[in-house]
Amino acid sequence: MKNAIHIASVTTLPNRVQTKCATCALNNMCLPQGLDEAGAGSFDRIVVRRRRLERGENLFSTGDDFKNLYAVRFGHLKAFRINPSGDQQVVGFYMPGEVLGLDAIGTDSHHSTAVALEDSEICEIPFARLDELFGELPQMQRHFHRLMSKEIMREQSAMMFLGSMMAEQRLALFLLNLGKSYAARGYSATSFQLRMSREDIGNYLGMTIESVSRLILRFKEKGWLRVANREVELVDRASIEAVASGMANAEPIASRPRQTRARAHMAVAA
Amino acid sequence: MKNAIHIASVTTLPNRVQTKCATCALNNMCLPQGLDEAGAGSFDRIVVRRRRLERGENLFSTGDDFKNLYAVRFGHLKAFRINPSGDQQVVGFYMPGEVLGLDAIGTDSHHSTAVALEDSEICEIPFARLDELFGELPQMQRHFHRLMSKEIMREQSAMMFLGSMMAEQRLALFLLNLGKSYAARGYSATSFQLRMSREDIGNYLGMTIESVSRLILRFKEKGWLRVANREVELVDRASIEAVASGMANAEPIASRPRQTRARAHMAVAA
DNA sequence: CGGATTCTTGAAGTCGCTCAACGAACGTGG
DNA sequence: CCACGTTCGTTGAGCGACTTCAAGAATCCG
Repeated sequence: MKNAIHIASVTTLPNRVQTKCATCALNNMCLPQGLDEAGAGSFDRIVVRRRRLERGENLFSTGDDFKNLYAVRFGHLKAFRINPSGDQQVVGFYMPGEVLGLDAIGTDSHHSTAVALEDSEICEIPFARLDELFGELPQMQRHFHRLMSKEIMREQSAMMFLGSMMAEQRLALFLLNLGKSYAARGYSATSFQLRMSREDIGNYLGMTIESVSRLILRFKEKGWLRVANREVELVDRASIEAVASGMANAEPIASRPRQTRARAHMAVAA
Repeated sequence: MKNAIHIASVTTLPNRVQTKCATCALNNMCLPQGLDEAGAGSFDRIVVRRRRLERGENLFSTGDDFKNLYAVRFGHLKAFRINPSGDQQVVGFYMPGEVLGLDAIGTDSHHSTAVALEDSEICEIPFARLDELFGELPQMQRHFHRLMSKEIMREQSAMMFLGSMMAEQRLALFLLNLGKSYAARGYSATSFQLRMSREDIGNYLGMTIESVSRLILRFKEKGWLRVANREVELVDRASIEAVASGMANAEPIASRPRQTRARAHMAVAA
């Protein structure tokens, strides 16, 4: 039994569209990417409102009717599903400029729950209206397809590390990917704050919170990173990358430091 | 080191468009789903050719330029990625009526490799043309969005079992899902042939081939299914479903039959 | 029929989990 | 500001679920 599902009413602020997409710092990675001025105007008109979420508040829940897509304006969210045993499985973290809800288009209802990891603000995009807009703005449509496609790729990558990588590799990859995402947003790729709990990280990576803790400790002891609570600094990216790519033989979590086994069991393909 | 990547030139038959989508048995689950006659005609014109693949032949490979989507006409394919260590990770199996290549739209190049599990035939759909068609056929566009969305859901489900389910549950779920897919195509949900090797199953499910073998043996011993090579019959679906949903406490693979532990560690959420 | 691949079965080993206890950070209110 | 409970994170010991390693048995296929 992991976290109980946090159910909270959504705080809806007055529809203060005080900022337009055209002037949003994220417009080059968000949905209206690549639109001309007229297009951006059309798009602005359908984004009816921006919503503020408190930490722990749900943006949407499993079973909700699908009406909107949501773009993160600031803050961080996670999406999770409940597996048949009732356990939670985190299926993704979302940061500013990213779009949530794409998985609900297929069935007109949400199959995952999205919750704010910190106080956040999101832009609500009525999908029916967006759909109409595609006819007018083929470039936006194309971008939308790319967006969905990338979401598929992202999930495939997750399958990859869940299915065929050691815990150490998974964590290394996770940290590097986080860094890349921040870099793409103009922040440091090596120094950032984890917005999610160890529990969420572990859940996402298919391991326990204890394993996360121990792995972080080991990375720290090796001098690869510095950590203070949720503040992380990747000091030795090369080594972390080596582990992530399996170049360095990954070590198990409960390493008995005395005997250095020559591990060869997951041989590298030709 | 898993399977080496099978590189083979693609056998291109003369463009015999001997069958139109309108008369295809799969048209209600494939891309042109829900099109009227005129729409189906337009669509038919852009599906330039049908291609035959021999077992083991690649439809596309990692790194290939993205030009087409592919719909399975008959046969079965698998898609896999190579993880940073060089190992293969199967990210999906595809049966008639399903569409491959959606993950390549985002970057204009394929990040996975698709290979035929048996002699198969696929319909090649030039994406640029399809894109143009969306303007004319908004219903098709909508269906396409649903298709991509479902692919995201499918991957999320995979993450779920890879990340938070026991081996026994994963296999049970896999078999049930296969059955459902066949049922949706008018075949038996309980009696079918596995088109993929144990190795592929294990890889997809994040376990070894030996574990797959042992689990199948156990299901057989419990009388839940009958197996002869790749021929499977789900005899006791209720029990398999109970295991898949975690209702029955899943048993470990190397079960010591003498001591029946009362497992309570993965408690069911409220 | 051979030879190669695929699958099964057994025994031993290990990666990461469970269980448990402690410590640190964070709010909240006094 | 400091007690206070609560959530979150760390650390240790033991063990369990699955893997690895190693043969052997079927099955496929030319």
